[in-house]
Amino acid sequence: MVKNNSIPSRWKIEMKKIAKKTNLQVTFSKRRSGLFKKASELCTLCGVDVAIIVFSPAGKVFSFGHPHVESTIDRFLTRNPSIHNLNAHCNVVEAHRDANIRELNARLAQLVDILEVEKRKGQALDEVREAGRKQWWWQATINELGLSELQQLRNALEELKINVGKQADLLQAAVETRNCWPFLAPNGVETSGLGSEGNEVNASSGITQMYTFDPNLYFGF
Amino acid sequence: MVKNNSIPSRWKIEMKKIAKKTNLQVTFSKRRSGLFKKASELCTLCGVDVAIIVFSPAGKVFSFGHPHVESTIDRFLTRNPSIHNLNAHCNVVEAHRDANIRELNARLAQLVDILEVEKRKGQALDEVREAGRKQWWWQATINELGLSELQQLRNALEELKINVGKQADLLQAAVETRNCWPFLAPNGVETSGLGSEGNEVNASSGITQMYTFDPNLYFGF
DNA sequence: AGATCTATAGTTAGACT
DNA sequence: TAGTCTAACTATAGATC
Repeated sequence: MVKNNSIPSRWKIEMKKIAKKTNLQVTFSKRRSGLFKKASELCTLCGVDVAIIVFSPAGKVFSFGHPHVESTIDRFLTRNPSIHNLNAHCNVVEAHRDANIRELNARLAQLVDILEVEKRKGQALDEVREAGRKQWWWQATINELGLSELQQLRNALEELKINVGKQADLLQAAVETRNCWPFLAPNGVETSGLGSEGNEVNASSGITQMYTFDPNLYFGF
Repeated sequence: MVKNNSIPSRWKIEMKKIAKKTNLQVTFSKRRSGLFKKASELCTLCGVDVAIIVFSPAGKVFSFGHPHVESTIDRFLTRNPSIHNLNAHCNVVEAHRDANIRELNARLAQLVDILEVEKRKGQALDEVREAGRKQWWWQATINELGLSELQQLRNALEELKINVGKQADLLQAAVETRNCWPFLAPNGVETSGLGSEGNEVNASSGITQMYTFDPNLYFGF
């Protein structure tokens, strides 16, 4: 891909008030959320109380607080960390609620993190599924592969063929052994078919899914 | 340069409270100044008013404000006039807190929903990956399979063996064709190696991942 | 108005000083 | 306690949809 080298610092912006209204609005929104995220991380990592108040260019107020904005401001204004009047007036119930908020905030942060991981997994899986759906899609990509990649792919499939043969033989042996005592598990406990007969399985389609893999996933192309 | 791959993310830290006191103190100090810097940039770029209050782990207070902490807090409190009245104070705080809780709960519910979907995708992928990691795990499960399942598995693998052989032959043909014009793609455009030489690929391990699949995924056991 | 993408700029954990 | 360094991670401007 060719970059426009005539503009070396396209992404660097001057540290002065943004002139263009729309850009300012977008930047404000992005940076405000970035600021709140940083604050939330500071709370989580260091277990401290934080309050942030931001007025938008339009005068709208945004705030962030842990455990909440008011109590932190109050603590700041009274300069009395240990006895702040909030707890003096509102008692056990309030404490419970504070705990709830802390818990919710923590859970939320945790969830966001997990979600990120899961989403990445999900994307990869989507690729696998896509590969399975378009059965022969990857075949079409062969023409786009370089020689060395093709050779690697061929070698890999050859090896797969051999190994799969071994596995099939092993299974053959297992099946034959089992044939003598069809309903007796190795541990000697009698077992039934467990309703597996009703479970229709199309083996071919299952297998098809297996080898119509996406080369990108398995060969790092 | 050789990196220590056994520690893939030396610089990544878990998003939870830092256990080691000294590390926590250093991180708090660094991140606090980072937070204030971000806030100052937001003020400069967008010309907005901001106030930040942070209590250190030791209870010491740090603050940032533009134009001043007090004035911004005052502007915030003025929007909630009754906050200076102690009796009303709790009500306002409670109202805010209730709103916060509602918002958090809503966000949480939403996240849980999304997470469920993503997790389902992720789990399936995990199983595939797990199957790849524990190379022969599924072999151990053979002993626990019923006769009919074993037969289905055997048939499936036999079919796979045949089909893979066909694929390998197809690839052989493709490679041979390419051998005549190693650097000429079918569309007639000349192509280079595109740096694929530097891309070390262990084909066997990739393939191993393919056929050490989890029977549960492909045969519905 | 908001989401996504890409490439660059900026932040930071841990090791040292 | 605070500054420096480096490699890695994160934020984000601008474009696009």
